[in-house]
Amino acid sequence: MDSSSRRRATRAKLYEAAVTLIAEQGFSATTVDEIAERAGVAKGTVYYNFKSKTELFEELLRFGVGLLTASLQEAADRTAERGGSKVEALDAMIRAGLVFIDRYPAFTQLYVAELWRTNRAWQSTLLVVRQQAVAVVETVLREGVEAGELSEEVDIPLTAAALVGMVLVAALDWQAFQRERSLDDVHGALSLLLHGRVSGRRD
Amino acid sequence: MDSSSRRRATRAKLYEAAVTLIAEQGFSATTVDEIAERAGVAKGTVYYNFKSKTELFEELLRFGVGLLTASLQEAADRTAERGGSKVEALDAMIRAGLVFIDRYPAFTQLYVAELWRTNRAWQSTLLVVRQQAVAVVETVLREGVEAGELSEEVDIPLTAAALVGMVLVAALDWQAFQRERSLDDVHGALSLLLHGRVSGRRD
DNA sequence: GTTTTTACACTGACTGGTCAGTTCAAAAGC
DNA sequence: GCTTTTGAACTGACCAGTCAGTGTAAAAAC
Repeated sequence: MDSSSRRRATRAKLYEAAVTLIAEQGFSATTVDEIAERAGVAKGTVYYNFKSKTELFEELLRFGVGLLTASLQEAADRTAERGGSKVEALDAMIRAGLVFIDRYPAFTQLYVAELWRTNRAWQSTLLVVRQQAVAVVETVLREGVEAGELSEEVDIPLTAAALVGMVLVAALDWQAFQRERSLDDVHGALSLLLHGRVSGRRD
Repeated sequence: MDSSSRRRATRAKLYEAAVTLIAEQGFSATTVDEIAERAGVAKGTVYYNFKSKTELFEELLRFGVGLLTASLQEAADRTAERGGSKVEALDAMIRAGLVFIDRYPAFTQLYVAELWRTNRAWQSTLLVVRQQAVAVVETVLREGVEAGELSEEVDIPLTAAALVGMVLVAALDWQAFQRERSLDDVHGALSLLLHGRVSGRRD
């Protein structure tokens, strides 16, 4: 019990150190010595806890996307419980995405930087992990179409990808180049797009 | 005359080789030997033509974003000439973006992977280059709002970022995970979002 | 019109440094 | 007393950048 929680704490410190460094510099440019130093542990400890640098990274990916998926799912569920519409659920998920990125910007950076690479060791891990996240959005879209709340023209897989991308990129851009804006500003801009109130003059 | 065109050809071969390899593996994981080998030149030639690996990469970035910006601008201009609306111009730019990504998927991968990193040598190059591309979109949005064609609620910098992100991510996702779809499918899905015909039931 | 020079593009073996991963005896934690 | 961590030394592969030298085409010299 106790020794395992000690391990968990060490691993958490290593995740924390690795995520920041890899987000800034990329996987290959980040050395194991750096990770160990920032985590405040000995290099040997890294290899006692993980088979390799690559394995550490893969587990970090799984860990992070787990958090994101849970947070998106929770936003959707809370909306459903309240009896909210599917568009409201999507809106709530956009906000949950923004909150996540605001809290873990480094993880998001790293995820985006690696996702579309081909021929890398952790490619298959990423595929699984991406599918998990996108599936949550696709489900809500599908329910919306079935309920007649969304247009039947909606192409579910492509729209899900576009929505996720919109949030990801808008949020990263906000963090990197438009720091002065508030989360509400960003949410507002995305909400307007989602509700189709950018073009035309209605309501 | 002759020798300078020889140089240009060599540099083009190096860009071509570098863009693919760096898109697949990332900057640090790609070796200069690999780039030289794939370009079919000796390693020394790389250093004859570029000061360093980093400089080769920065010039590649400038070169690629130049192409993209020109292509977006041209789409906007052609729509204006035809007397099309600003929303039509945005739609045409979405398509131009998709065509670009379809033709140069590796460049897009690499751009997205590097854009939001901090503390890298080419950070300032990226900033300039990003600003060029986003500015084209912002201009059209601004004109649309001024013409009363777009809602005044539209937050121009954030919406521009969101639109660019939407196209970038949807296109990369298409290339990486939904290869069977056509460019028209992707354009259709994004167009629906732009025109706000996802939610609600109108026209 | 043949030889020599010049300028430029390119070559590839080599160097000096870096880094993932190993090893292990000793200490710390529980 | 078992598990976990430490720390420092070590290995061997790998890699950015260098440099003395080669190829060549066109200009200069004769």
